[in-house]
Amino acid sequence: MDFADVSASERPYLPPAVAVSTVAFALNPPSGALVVEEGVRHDAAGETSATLWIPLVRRTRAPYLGRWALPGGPTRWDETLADTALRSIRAAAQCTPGYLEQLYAFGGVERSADAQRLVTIAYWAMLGEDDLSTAVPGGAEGGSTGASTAEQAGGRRWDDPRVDPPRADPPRAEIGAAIDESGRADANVAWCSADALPDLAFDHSAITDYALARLRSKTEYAAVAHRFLGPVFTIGQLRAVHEAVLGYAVDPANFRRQILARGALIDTGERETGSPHRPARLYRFSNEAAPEFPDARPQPRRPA
Amino acid sequence: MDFADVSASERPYLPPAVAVSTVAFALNPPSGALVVEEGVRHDAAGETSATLWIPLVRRTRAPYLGRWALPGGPTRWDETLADTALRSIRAAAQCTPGYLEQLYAFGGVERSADAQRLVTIAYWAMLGEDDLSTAVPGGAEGGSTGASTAEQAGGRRWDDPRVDPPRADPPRAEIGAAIDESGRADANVAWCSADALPDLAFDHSAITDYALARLRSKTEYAAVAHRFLGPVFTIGQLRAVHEAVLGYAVDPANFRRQILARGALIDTGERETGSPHRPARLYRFSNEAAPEFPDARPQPRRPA
DNA sequence: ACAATAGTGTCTCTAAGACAGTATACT
DNA sequence: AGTATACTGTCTTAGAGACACTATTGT
Repeated sequence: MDFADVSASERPYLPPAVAVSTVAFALNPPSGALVVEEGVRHDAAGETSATLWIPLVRRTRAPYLGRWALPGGPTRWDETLADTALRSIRAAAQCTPGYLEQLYAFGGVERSADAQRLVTIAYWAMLGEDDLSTAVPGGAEGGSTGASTAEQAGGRRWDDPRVDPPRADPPRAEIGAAIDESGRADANVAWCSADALPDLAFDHSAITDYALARLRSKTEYAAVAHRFLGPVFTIGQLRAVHEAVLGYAVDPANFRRQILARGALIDTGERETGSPHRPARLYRFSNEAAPEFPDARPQPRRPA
Repeated sequence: MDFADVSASERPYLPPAVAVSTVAFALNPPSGALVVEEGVRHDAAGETSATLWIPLVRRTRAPYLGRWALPGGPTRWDETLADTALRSIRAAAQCTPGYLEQLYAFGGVERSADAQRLVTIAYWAMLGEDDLSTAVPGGAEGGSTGASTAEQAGGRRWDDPRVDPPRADPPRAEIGAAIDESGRADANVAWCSADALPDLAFDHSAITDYALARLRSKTEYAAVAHRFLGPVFTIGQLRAVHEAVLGYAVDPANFRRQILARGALIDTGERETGSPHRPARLYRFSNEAAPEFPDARPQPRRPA
């Protein structure tokens, strides 16, 4: 079932195609990755500035040929929407995100100009430092470009209400942004600071803005920031993540109290070592009581 | 382009179809409407209990033949997703909602069993008392079943980032829940209390739960409740809406202060008349400063 | 007069923010 | 000793909730 032989003038009358686009956030680009900043391209060096990074994919066909776009592509017949999002992230960033959430469905009739009507379901994701191969958090060492698409989705829960195991071999569709599955550091994949994105293809700039707003919003009222970190972390590290995401300084004392008052952090009893100051307690995150729906908000105080 | 002649065994391999389902909330069912409560069916009478009501459509084909389902159906080639939601609401409730917002995209692979893969974008909507024909707010008068699909979408903004004017006559697709466009009180349309819904077709019960959670959530942190009312209302009426939606009593004094502190209510200078007590001020709602994205939340106080 | 709701005043309590002060590691 | 961060204490302030009290209509 391929629409390639349908004449261009009939394409707008076809049933809409379904594609997924993903905004994947990381605290740092993986070491050795191609970095693009507002059109100027250079290799990753220095710059441990506290911004967020997003992997982009270069368009290899019209429309928007050569422009940067969000990773994504059409859903396969045997994939959930979340699975498609995961696959596109793995293809672009060579890792599996620690968090994935649906963002919005874009279905305007004019989104892809003359091409077939396209409905895009946007997702956003968080890539932990652990997930990104073996990147050194603060450094610029041109390390190994993490091999073997690590299948590390152990026991994680995606937001899609029902998730099915994949079935047999599917046929490939040909619509929308292509997903590169070759692995390996790809010249068509670049990492870009969320603060200085170039103009993206389609409406992907708007999607990215929306995703950034959602990430900031959830960082303020929900407990998601820890997913940028490993399984064990200090409150200071967590605070640094909040500051990077929110873009402003947070009082250490008040942050500590508020984050502990939520009751989601579990003291491991161990301490950080090797720091040039008083060692901090190490905490784990308690995954109990996940919200029923991905964008549910905490219950406000309600009068009796 | 019709998939009807594709054999059933090939259907799961087709590209997914795109449909829309809508959860439309109203404070009261329209007078004269068919009311269904947990399978027991009877005409609307008395019962001005403070619950929310939702229009449902009976399935007229397999799967789930005969079960109640959310209004909806496939998107036409020339419609935005929001337009499809509007059309399905107009067909089921014979009115245009005062608010419409995208809820979630459901795309699990097994949602429609053996049928073609179906991606459903769910919307939720608020139907104002004004919108529902000429229903009497508190009463059970079997009044006129409001005629003529009133086109009253004057100057309202929908959430879809880009909205286009519809084009020419589209062909009809044949997948998913049928939309009845005959108008008139339909035996296949029933109103049901959100508290006592029967088991719905597909995953529509879960969608409804999600929509209800979102409505309650937005009622608490955003200013949406006024859309259940007319253009002018008293704070007491607005409080009654909050109580109906949230399901618990709200202190009148504190509610007044909080709602006024938001700065979105404009005193018209006029007063309510005919009430057996001190007349209340009448307010309008200020539509300025609509959020950039439909589910944006108010900015919390941020330290300098 | 009475009932009923509109609207105001004010007390309490919680939580956020600001910031001073103490604790404990490494150099 | 000096520095840097961890952690604790506490003052101030804003806002939520509870609730008493006054205002103004119709019956």
